[in-house]
Amino acid sequence: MTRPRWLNESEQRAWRTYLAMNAQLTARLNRQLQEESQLSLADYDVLVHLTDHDDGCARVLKLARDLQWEKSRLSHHLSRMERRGLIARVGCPTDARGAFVVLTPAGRAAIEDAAPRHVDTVRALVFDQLTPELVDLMHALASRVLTRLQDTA
Amino acid sequence: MTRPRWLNESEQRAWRTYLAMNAQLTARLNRQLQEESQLSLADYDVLVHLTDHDDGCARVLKLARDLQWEKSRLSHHLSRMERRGLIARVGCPTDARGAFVVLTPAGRAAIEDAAPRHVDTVRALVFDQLTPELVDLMHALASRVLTRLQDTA
DNA sequence: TAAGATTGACGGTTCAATCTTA
DNA sequence: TAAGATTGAACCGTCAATCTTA
Repeated sequence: MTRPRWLNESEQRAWRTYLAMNAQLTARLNRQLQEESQLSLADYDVLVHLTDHDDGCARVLKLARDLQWEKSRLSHHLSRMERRGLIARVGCPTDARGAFVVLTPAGRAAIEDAAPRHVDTVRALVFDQLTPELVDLMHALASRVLTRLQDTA
Repeated sequence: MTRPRWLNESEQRAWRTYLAMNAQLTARLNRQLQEESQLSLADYDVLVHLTDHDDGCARVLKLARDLQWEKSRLSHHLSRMERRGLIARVGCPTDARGAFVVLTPAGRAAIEDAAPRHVDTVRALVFDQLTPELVDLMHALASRVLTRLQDTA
């Protein structure tokens, strides 16, 4: 057998800290959004992607690709958001198999209310702690790993 | 109303890249563990924490604190792992309210098989992409955010 | 009454199967 | 047959309620 190549001390330290930070940050952002705006991070992402299309309207499959979500996950999620009045589904006129997702007025109001609060939280927890140099390094780091993930997909 | 302070361009770039990297990395690590070792990341974490106690035995509440998990999450998860034969629960002799969680031989075998493969994947996806300087910066970054999270808990 | 732990209900996520139209 | 999308079953995570013993 080949001996596993374990992480060295710096690597272990970095990895453990990253995992802890990540778990806590995600939990906190979720909690804040839920309490202040009654949205989950998933809801938030869907709404943001819909406002990117300035008619607030997108094909389900395109939305799934943009979000990098499985289409069934998106479909289930849209059903719940539809039930809550945040989005609506309308048939596609040119291709009867397809469906459009549209932001409702309530959905638009929800994201417009939530976004500034959410940004404030991200700033307070993350960017206020970092120098401009560290911000660029954060990008460089994430970028390298992301490239590797995509190259080995 | 006060105008929201949006993120500047570098910050947005860093944040979006981090979010994408995080989502894809987590998904990939989960998939790899599941395929190669039939374990989820959550299973893996529980098993690792149990092997830390060298008798492979821990109180449920202590385990929950170490993992930073809600106790009900852990309880549910332990039930599922018990059903699969990875752990067992035994009563605590000195405090009849408490329960110990013990690693079964199968659980020990599972983590010993999974760990080297998992480390290899982490190394290939993350640390092989980073210089020693970037590894230290990763720690510094995560550390600052983590401190902030804990200070504002 | 509080501590240690489990339970049940409910929303979230994945996988495979399905339905409809191209 | 394949593309666009939904569905149902099974597992995961959270919250509030519960059970048992200290």
